[in-house]
Amino acid sequence: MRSFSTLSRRSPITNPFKHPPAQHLLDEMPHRDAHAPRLNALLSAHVRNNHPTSALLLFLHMHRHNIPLDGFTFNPVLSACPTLPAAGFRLGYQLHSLMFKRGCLSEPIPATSLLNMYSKCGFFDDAVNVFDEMPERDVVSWNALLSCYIHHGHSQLTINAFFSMVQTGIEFTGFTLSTVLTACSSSRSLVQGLQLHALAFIFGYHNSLVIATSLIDLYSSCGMITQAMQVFTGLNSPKDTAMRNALITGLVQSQKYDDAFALFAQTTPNAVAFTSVLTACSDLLNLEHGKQIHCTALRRDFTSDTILCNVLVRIYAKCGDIHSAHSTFVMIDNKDVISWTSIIDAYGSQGCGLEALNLFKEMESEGSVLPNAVTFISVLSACGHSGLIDEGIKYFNVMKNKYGIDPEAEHYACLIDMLGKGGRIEEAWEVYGGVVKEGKLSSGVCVAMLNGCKVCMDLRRGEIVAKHMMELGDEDKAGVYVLLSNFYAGIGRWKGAEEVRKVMEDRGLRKEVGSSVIAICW
DNA sequence: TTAGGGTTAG
Repeated sequence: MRSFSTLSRRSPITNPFKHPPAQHLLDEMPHRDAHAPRLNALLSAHVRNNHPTSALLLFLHMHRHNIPLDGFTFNPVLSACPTLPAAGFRLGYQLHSLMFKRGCLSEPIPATSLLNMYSKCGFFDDAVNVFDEMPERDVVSWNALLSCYIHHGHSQLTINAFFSMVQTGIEFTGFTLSTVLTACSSSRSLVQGLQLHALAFIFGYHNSLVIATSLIDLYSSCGMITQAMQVFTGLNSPKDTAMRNALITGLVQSQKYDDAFALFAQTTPNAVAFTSVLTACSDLLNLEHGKQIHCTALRRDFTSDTILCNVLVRIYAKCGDIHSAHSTFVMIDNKDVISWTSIIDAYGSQGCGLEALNLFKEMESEGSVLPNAVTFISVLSACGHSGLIDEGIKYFNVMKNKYGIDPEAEHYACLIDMLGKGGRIEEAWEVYGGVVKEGKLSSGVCVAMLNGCKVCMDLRRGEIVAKHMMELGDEDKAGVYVLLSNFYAGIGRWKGAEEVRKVMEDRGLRKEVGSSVIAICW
């Protein structure tokens, strides 16, 4: 492990005290040991004013000069850690080690700061270990644990931990309720969400803007937009931006687009509101409306917002304007994995597989963003659309071996689809067999394999796949029968196709009628 | 001095 002195020497940080008043204060301090509280206050000021590097260097200076370090010293430095990309995980571990030596871990406040640092830096297990080893926990420690769970996508753990917290006898706060409501919303846990709504009412938190916003999000996520609107209208106090945005998003999710646009028009929208209504344009494939909002976003100077631009890339791509999608993508200053995935998918779905692969290579060489499982679905799908089978197999292996991503059903479906469509039925069947063995079979995998069997006129295998599809118990039973019927028809087994249709009719199954949307602009 | 709500990709 590197020492602090080594860290400071090698660090790319070159200007330790770029804020003259801070340096001046330090220079003017003749007896620094006696002034540790003032230095701690200075540390906090650096963090509050968004100068984490200065905070770290002041901390290193204090450590080097044997100035007493306590909870008040560690808290601001720990909160600065997640914003210090150059520091890396070693800094967090070194701080943890120092806190242990100074006996700070027995106090709930610095221990909670440590938990939070690990959580925000992506070290879930370390964060939970800190909580487990805390000799004393207050309500904020519990709230930090709940936030850690939700931050790492463990909604059910959040809900369970809340009930453990209550059983322990800790009195929850509004912070607790809003965090657990977010977990209920993410996991669509309506029953527990309703219980929390009742608790919020009993304990008088229902008029809190934050709680009401969480409730709007909960009801919207559970498809109960009327209840979400009731929470919104039922609040007596003035609504804030986040709350209005929560309802705009809920209305978009519920496909109440006109209501969403109307509420948007009544507000002074920020980038989040713009993103929500752009999502509506994307759903509606309404390019003209999307362009108008893009222009307004430009005038309001919101186009440095990565999330907003990601939606714009999607709209242009979905509406077939690949050039605008690309020019929007190029203008994104801080491209994230969704920006890259969206533009790869844009080219791939237009049949421009080579361009999609070139973008993937560019993403790799640029190096600031790592591809994830979704990126590889876009890459594999791009290969499939363009018949780049060997490239597809290569990237399937790159995903596993280079990036350590375990293939999910969707990846297998892409692989089987491209092999089947390309007439490589034996290889597709081998992959399919592996998926069955692993217990990862999904309707998507079956559909891909069935289509491959259709292309290769392979009745025997097709019927095995059809049996698997039935056993999966897919909710869209009618869809399964239609696919099976089409399979028989596709290989010229008209009698089989007819029999399947007859079974459908006897069982009263009807395939939901497809629909299309067009936007008419006056 | 520690903790909470609204936005994007398959």
